Amino acid sequence: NYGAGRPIVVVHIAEKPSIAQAIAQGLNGGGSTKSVGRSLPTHEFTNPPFPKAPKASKVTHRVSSVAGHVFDVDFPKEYQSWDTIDPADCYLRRLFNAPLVKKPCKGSVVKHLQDIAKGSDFIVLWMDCDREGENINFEVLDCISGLYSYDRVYRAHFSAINPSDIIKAYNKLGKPDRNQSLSVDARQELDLKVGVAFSRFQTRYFQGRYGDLDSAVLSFGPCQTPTLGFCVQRHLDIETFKPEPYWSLDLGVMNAGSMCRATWDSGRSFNRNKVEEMLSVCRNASPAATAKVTSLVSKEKKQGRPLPLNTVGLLKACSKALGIGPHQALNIAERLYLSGYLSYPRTESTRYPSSFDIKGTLQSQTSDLRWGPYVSDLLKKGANVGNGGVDMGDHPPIIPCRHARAGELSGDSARVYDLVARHFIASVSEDAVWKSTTICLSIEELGEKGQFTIRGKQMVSPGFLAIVMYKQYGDEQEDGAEDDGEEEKILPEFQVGDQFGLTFPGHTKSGKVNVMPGGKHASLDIKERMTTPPTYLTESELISKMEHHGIGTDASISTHIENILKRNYVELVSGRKLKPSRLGLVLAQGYHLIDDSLVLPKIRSDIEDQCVQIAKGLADKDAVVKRAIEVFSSKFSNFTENITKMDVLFSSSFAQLQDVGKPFTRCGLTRRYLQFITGPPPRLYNKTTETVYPLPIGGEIKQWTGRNCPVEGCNFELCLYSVGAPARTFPLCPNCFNNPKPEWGVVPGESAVLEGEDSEDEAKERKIRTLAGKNMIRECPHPDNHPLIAEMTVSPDPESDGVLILDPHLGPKWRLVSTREPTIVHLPKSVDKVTILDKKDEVFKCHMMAIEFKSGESPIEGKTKYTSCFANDEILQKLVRVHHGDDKLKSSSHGRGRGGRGRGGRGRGRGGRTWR
DNA sequence: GCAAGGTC
Repeated sequence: NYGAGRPIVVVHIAEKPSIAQAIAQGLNGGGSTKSVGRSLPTHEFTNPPFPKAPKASKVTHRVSSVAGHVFDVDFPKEYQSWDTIDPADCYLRRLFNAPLVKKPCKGSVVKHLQDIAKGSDFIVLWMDCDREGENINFEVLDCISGLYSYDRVYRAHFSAINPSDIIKAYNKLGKPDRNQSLSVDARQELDLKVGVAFSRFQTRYFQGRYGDLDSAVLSFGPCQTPTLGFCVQRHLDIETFKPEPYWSLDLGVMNAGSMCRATWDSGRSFNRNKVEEMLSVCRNASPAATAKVTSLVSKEKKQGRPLPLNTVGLLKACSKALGIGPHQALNIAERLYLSGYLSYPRTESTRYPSSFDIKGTLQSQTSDLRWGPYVSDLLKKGANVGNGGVDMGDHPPIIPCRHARAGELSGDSARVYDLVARHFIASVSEDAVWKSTTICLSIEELGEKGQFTIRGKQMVSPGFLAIVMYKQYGDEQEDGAEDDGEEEKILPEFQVGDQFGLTFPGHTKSGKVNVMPGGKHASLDIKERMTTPPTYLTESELISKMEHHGIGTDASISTHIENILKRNYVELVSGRKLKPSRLGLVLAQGYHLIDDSLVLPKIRSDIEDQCVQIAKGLADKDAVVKRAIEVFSSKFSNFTENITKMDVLFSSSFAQLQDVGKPFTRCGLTRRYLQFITGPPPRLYNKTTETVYPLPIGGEIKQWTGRNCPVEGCNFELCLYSVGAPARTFPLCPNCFNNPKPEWGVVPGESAVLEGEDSEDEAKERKIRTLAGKNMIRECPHPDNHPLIAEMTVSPDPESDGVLILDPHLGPKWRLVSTREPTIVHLPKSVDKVTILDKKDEVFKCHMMAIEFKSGESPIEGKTKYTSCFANDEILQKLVRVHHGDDKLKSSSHGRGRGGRGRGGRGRGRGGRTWR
């Protein structure tokens, strides 16, 4: 009865824009919808109410979406340090009991949701029907809580996005499922805590010991590590493989002038004597031995058309048939989807839904020069849908949505489109039909060991094989068995009872050829071969293994493979095979020595099993997480306590830190030279104190002999750091870069209690203690205490009594420098360009600058540009000098030169700056 | 700089 007398407004939120569009069309009966300008596409329309809302005169629908998850989970600030990995310190162990914070993945989505939900009566959530989707439902509700009571929130369950299914789902709304959502929270927490604790520990531990690890981070994760494990296991299978000789009987049958190879039904024997004995039995037989045809079977066999393509199928086919890796393949498919050529590329389904319009989809391909005629012909005969495959209810299989003419797409995009289009056509084509012939021969003298077979096949009707160009069908043959292939093999005429006189090695020369009537004869010989080791895993095999063990999802499998490549754990070798590197081997072997379970796929399936229990409502989330955390936390302790076992492996594969570096710059404490380790990651090492000083990643570090850090009590010799293009150079103190991390006072809400601290007061005290040691504590001068300027690292500026700052990460492009007081402005990473304006701020009477952000990365809603000002012209001077070089100073109309040290316009009499 | 999972 709600809304009687006035239109009611229903807001629909989907998981992604494409679904929102489909929902709008479905609900509006195909009528046009108005797209409203918002950060994510929003469709609006008003139509008569559905039967379930009889008293409302009209219903206005507003359909929009998020783009995947709205929030990311992470540790709070005080748990972000990489500096303390000493197990005795317990810093990393505390991670397991740390609180987690959720922060928006993309800032604008939260506001978008609030905007769109404002003033509406009901909300309907249309996320994908899986656990992640259910979790996103609650993320959306978190954004708009306060606007709705729970009884006005509904969840649509749909298994296809065609209009009829959408109407059906809308007329049968349910409620969001809290348990499924909680199961995702649990997974997120476990993945994060386990991954981060292990990654930080092993990264720091081994980088503090070895100089040539060749990876900036030694990451660990419940998906990537088992993925590496598969590659390493195969390597071990290869290494431990002992080739063995084996023997088999080889029968070559000469019939009607053509030679047919018959395979020995017994396969092979590892006993040479036995096989030789068989041969001599035949050789010495009297009357002479023959091979006799005992049966001849000829029948038509179908080779089934391929199943519709899901993500995993696409990735495997791209790797095998096109030589395009999974990561790139998914990227290309994603782009083709966004430009409308392909349907949604992340799906598990291998069966077209019953509502799927095969004819229409085929129709759109009839004009194609390459396969148009075939498709027209197929339409006349009628398309075929298979009975196989599974409709997982997520998204339909991947199909071409829009025809791309030959030449319309280029490069790998064209090749991927071609593959998908042909595969789709093949999947609704007729099966291929072969006439297969099996001829059994027998050599009586050998009894049951005397059976041989000749196989032939001849194509009767090519069916789908006329349209697929690639040998992409049939799964991997893991034992290296020969592929049956798609080639024809036509046999001469045989009859049951045909006899072939046997000849043996040497017989031909001695004239003892035993030819039967019709010239029928056969040669019997022994073949010696060696067993061959398996090969490295191909991408395609690895994907199959991951899928089989539940490692990753359709959308993430490619990322995990990319991860282990990126970290230099494996390398891609010819044939798209993945070969473990020294680093990958040592890591995986090390896990095996300390705790097998860290590298086995079970680590993932255990987490998964726990989550399923939560999702089904059979287990309490908090209890499950608590228990799992205890398990992993103790595994972590065990790992850190036994790390020397792994270290033994590292020490035989990698060079000790002191052996790789070159003397570079002097330590302020010992006056000895620090060794420069090129890395990655680059760092300095003091052999005497065994201290590692990490350097910024990216850019270039140079010597700057003879200049010491002016910070009191530091005295480290400075280096020069160049970064960016065109390169800008900064002085860098290796010590200050790593030690002081000035902060803008205590950020509100940041007094989380660590393990072992009884109260918030204690936590606050710790915080203050920590801050007191830093050399630059002051409040952020901006009234909003802008959070973007919170984190930075300083280095003294040797040319003034001020400092300059350097981000410990790749670094923001732009940093401002104080000349006198420790006033620092740190611009966010997303800054693209800074322009000094000839305009003064009204309040602070200082120059303003325009800051432009990289597209979509502005922290200010909807803006790419905004201005900031300085209370002190000196700061501006320094900015110009550092970033543009001194020559630019002259062109700066408001420049006062280096000597100008007058106070700026601020009442407080200190340098400062603000955000506008 | 660290996980895995969504996705524009």
